[in-house]
Amino acid sequence: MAKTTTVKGAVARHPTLLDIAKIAKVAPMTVSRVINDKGYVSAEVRKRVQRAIDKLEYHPNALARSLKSQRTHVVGILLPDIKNPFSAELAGSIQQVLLERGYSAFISTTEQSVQREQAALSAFFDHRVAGIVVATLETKSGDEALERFIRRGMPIVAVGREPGLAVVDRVTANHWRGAFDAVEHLISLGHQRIAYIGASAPHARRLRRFEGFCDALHEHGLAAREQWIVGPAEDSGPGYSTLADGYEAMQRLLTLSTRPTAILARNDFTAMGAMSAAREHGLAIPNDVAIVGFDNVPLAAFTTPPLTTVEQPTAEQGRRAAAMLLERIEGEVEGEHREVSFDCRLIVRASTQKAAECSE
Amino acid sequence: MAKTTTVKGAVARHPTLLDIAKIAKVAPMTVSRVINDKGYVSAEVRKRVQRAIDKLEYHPNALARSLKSQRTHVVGILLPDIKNPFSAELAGSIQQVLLERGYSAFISTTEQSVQREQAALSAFFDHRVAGIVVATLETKSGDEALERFIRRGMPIVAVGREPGLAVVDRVTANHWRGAFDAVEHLISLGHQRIAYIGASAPHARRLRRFEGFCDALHEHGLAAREQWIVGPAEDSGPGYSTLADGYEAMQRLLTLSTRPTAILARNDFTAMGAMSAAREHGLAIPNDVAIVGFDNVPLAAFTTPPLTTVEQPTAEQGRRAAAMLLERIEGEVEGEHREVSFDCRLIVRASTQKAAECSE
DNA sequence: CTGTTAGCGCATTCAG
DNA sequence: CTGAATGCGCTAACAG
Repeated sequence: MAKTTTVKGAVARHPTLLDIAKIAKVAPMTVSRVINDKGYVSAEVRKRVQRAIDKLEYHPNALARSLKSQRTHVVGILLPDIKNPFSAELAGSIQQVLLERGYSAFISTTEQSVQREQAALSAFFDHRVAGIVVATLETKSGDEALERFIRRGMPIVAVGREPGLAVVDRVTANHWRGAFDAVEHLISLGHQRIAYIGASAPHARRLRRFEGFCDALHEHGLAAREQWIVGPAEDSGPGYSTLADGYEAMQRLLTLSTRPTAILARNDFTAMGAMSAAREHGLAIPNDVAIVGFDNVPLAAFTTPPLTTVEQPTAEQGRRAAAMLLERIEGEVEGEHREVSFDCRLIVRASTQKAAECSE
Repeated sequence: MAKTTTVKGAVARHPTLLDIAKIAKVAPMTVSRVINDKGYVSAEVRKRVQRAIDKLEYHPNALARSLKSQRTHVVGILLPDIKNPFSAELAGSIQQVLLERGYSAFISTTEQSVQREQAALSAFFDHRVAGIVVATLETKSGDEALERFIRRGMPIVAVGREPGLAVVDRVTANHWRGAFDAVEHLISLGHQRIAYIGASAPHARRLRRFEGFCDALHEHGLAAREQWIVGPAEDSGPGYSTLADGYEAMQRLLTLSTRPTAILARNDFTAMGAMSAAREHGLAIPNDVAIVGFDNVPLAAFTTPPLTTVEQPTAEQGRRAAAMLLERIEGEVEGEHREVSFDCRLIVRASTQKAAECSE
């Protein structure tokens, strides 16, 4: 058990700069110069070093590098739920930009658990990520943690968040307007009894799209009946709403004596769940009940009938967020924190248009 | 610009063990003991140290720790495409297990690009991840990179991969059997002309589920017509097949003089795309054409008609893979590499059963 | 053009 | 029970 570094022959762990230096018979510093292509190194020596690097399949240790340089090339991405296709697309687009710029991503999801949120942020912190993209809903403890980061000067970009406490760059889409337009669309089709599904009132109030729903109704002299705002059970937390949630919500609506004639769903999956429930009850879409989704997931164009929905530019938000974060990290931008808001767009499909022929 | 560490008052960067030690008037080592709860520290001193830690919001630097200990608590996850719901669920389930055991995840996707694959694996390597879960399809360069890792003793678990070169633990589901059962189901319903959509022949051959399809046909004396195996354009790489792919594939099938009466789709999304195309052409499902998907994504139960599909236990595969990886990492298991195969299960829904009433 | 020195933040020796 | 020394792998700042 010699204490010396492994001699050739042994199945060494990771070779280090020093190993290379020895083989190439140069100083470690010179190897470093070759690797980083910094400073002058004679072609001769460079070649020798390169050969040693190739031979040992040497990869510089990013940990040591970061420890020395006091900066990492790792960005933390905090998402509510990776199974949510919105999150997935966001993550994908963020990563794409990061990768192009030589960064890697630490991805964590909170799954609606405060513990997980804390654990994730802690891990980001411990690993000294260069910056963070947060796309989760605000929570008290989460905001506190983020503020600690901010105090340490860590760049943060929030996606789809309210302008809360944290003084950070923000990227959003105008969900309020999107929902507003969707409701006006329904009203213009003659609907008066419009429901919102996907979030029960307490949680819904935190969603801009829900506000847009309420405001549009109000503007047209309609009321948002408590009965017609239905979401998952109160205690299930502020999660992404799913197919099953939409299905159940619709079922509940169908038991009411006064049923709504149109539905704005929190997202496309909720909408699809609702469509499924409606159909089971023998209702025709859009003739008996019109349904509007939110997000325009790829699938929305392929449902039966195709789903009217509010499109938000997900990938664009991700790309923009990543770009803004990198600007901060690399010090290209300083000072006042910026806000970027993208427009949503109503995409009208057959789930709301009263078709000429009696479909379904 | 004093060279000394920042005095109190300044908005310091990250405090270190030494900062804590100074404030608590102890040696750095003692602080380390408190943090790791290792060795004896008097309650008195412990309290003093803890106060300093809280005051400075000290978080140990994971980089320095790893450099010293020569091990990280980070696992690399390599996925084909995060937008693919199978990948997303896999990632989610893997992360869940990792988190419970105090590990974090470096997630990267290859997006069918060899460059991205290399970059991702390189990043894993550079950051000295403790282990890797790979769920991508085999590629030459990818396998080479993985072999380098293996030579360095890095634990790797492959999910859904062929028993290729790499000597690693493997977790799979029996796609062959799943597809086989699906085809037999169709045959038992009287179908003779069965198509496969979602991968063109060259790529399809790498998919076990495609083999199951062929073998089942063969076993029943049916032929796999070249015309009836249709996927995205040849040059689009071995990607996850999408809604649009399924839609186009179905359209192509519908132009044939002899149309298939049943379809096995590569996955549920391909199947949904196909359903959409069939419906546009005025075909009824399942009466004019029966469709079977693969994966049993949540949505499959909510399509019109609900989709018959082959379920694979995605989350279980992820959890198992994570558990196996951690066993290797923590040295609980050594030696021979293991294989775990989960069963797939055919879930029969209305997209194949000839319904009694004339639905649609 | 190349080598030497020193230290990033932490934890494993080994002494008190 | 606590402290001092040492080095993980790398690179900035200086020599030569």
